[in-house]
Amino acid sequence: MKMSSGVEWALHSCVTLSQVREPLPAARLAELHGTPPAYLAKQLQALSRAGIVSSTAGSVGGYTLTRPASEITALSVVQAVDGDAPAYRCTEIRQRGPLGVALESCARPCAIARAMAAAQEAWSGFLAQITIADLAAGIDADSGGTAMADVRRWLTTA
Amino acid sequence: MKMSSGVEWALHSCVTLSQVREPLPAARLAELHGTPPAYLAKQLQALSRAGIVSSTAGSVGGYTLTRPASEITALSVVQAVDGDAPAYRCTEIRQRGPLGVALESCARPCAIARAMAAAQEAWSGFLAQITIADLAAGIDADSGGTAMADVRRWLTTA
DNA sequence: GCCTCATTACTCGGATACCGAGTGTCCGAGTCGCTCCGG
DNA sequence: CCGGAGCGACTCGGACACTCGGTATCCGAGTAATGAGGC
Repeated sequence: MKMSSGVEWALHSCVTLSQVREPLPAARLAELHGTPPAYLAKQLQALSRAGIVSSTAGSVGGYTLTRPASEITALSVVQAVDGDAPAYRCTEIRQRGPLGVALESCARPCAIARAMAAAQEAWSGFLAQITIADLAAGIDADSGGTAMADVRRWLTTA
Repeated sequence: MKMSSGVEWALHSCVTLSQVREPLPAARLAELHGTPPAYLAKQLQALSRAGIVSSTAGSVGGYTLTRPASEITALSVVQAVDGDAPAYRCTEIRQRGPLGVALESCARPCAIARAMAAAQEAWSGFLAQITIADLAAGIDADSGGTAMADVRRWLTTA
């Protein structure tokens, strides 16, 4: 089970975007995070399609959060980049083989699929309670309260 | 985020193995589940390496559970087949770019990695409380109490 | 002085190569059961 | 009749191709700021 590496960049980018009000170009975000600009842009496009960020074209365009950071959950960002399909996909092997049960007898998912779905629910439920604002606060606290201020300064000056 | 499709076969195979005491060849399990025999064998080898099943060579050989089904968690099966690496891999992008923090300042994982790790913990903790015996009981209950008996009958006669 | 418009530079967005992991398969090494032979 | 050795068939295990999604990149379409020109 492997998550797309773009998820990490998307989360960090959302945290960064939460620190400024003006639009930020993808190239600027890539420079700050030291990531390939073109590929980071791909992730930002996914966030745009999901309605998490809005894009502005033109001279001083870029990406902006559509909502306050406290209203954007980590789950929505992960699902926007990595897809919302569950990790475990039941292929209904209970219907195959010599003892396969008939389709009409499969009113609800089999017990294994139910268990895996419940585990996924525990995972997504946890991420749904974490917001971008929480993550930003956590990063700031780790740095002693200087990280977010440094980011704001760098974004506005450089 | 996508899990290996072999996980489903491995879980079903463990449930099936829990119904008999004698060794079951991979080919028999593949026939019962309608899966490619060679590929299912690959998953069973992974279970063998993890110590979940024991393999017996020779004429009436096959695979057997090493422990009672009630002592085998779904998590261990999933990790045996799919690997125990966490889905989210922090590449420490906080150390990169113009505002990268020094390595010695990174005593503990960054807030984002901590959140993702905690979510994974919720997921694995859930699966750790589910055993193969629970799954077998669930499948049996769905069928009205006939499924496991049918499996035992088919395995011993055919 | 102010409005309008063409220019220009900058942005996003989708379409396009490349690569590694997962998927699927095969054949060889090893082992157990069976049979035959000798005592 | 019993024990042991040889044989055969069956099993697992790792090594070998193939495909698809993820990774990385580029260039074209579109847009907003900007400056010049005219009223």
